[in-house]
Amino acid sequence: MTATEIVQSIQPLPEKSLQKILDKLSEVAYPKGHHLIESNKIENDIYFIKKGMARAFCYTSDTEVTFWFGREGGVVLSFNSYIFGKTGYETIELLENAELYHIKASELKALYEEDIHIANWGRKLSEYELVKTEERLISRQFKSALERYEELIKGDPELLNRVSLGHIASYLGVTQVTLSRIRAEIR
Amino acid sequence: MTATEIVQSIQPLPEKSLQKILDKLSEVAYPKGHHLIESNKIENDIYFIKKGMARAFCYTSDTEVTFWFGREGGVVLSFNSYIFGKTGYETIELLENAELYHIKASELKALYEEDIHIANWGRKLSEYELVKTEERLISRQFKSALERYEELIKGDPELLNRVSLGHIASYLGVTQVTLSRIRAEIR
DNA sequence: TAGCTTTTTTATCATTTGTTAAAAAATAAC
DNA sequence: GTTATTTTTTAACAAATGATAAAAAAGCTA
Repeated sequence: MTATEIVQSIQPLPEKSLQKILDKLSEVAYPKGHHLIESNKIENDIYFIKKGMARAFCYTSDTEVTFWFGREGGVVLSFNSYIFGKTGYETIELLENAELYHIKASELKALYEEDIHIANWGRKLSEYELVKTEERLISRQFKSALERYEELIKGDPELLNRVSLGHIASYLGVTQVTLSRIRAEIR
Repeated sequence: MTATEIVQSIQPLPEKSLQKILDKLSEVAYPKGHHLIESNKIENDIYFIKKGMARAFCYTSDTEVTFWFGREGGVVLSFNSYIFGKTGYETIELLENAELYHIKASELKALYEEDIHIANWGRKLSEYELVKTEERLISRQFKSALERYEELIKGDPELLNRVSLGHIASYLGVTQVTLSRIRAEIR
């Protein structure tokens, strides 16, 4: 995906406003396993995924818990850093070699203050993330692991080829063994 | 809480911009049990809670699942309606007789287009809701029901006096029987 | 392809949570 | 204050999930 496509997919912008954002974007590439965002740090980096797959996870006392997958067109940032300038709790790791567009949060925020179209674009950005986050919360709260598994795969059938079942099990909130049992039932 | 206090708590606004919002707000009151938001409807209403307690829940095949509690200063709306103009899945019910400030989503959106301060205020509104929603998701995903119970009560100790344990159990994602067992363990 | 590593499945047993029903406690109505 | 009604706790049993370990399958590398 091109930078323009990703930016416009959030909210179409007038040419001048679009250009202001594009001017601040730079293209970067990192290998599989690289951490775009580190937990317990204040992160000023925002990425848009041009190509590749990522996951966000938290460390708990004895394991990691995956709670987000990102793919082409997705936005990578720490909400706590972006919104409050605080340290975040998530680590965001690349699951494939990836190409990304990068912008500094501080630069984006400066644009919010000077351009109403970009301010509303930023509003849309967080609104969409909000709806997606709420959907995940509600799905988690009143659907069975089986239902959530089917929903997840339906939403992105490629996921099975790009992400290990261990990560998917963690995302669904069950052990890998339980996910195997679920998959065995479907067959 | 006054309307000004609630509006400014999201993001301080210049006098003129603040006044534009206040001009659109009206004060309303409804009794305990009233539904502010109805599921499967497109809702154009946004409320700020002046006084009272509310919960959001979804109907499942055989029961209701509570997934949000709101109190003084909280914002009441259907994200799906507000953001996409679609029908929402949640019903929002008053748990006490309540006083609220009301505004139409369409009026607020018109202000977003004409006033950059209000556009950024709207951005902050959804950003805060986003962080709160993500916190709930993460809390749900890697904390035990016991930990979440203690966290919830710590965050709002009054909750125990204002909300039935059945609703709290539903919010935590366990049955009321399990919540009773949890509470018995703490003692 | 053979051999090595990682991922996924299967099996067994222990633990947790759910279900149902009844008792106890707290609230509300008269 | 007494009686209903609702809410909360407790008990007993069933069902689902977790933990551990081993087997099978899939992916990598030379």
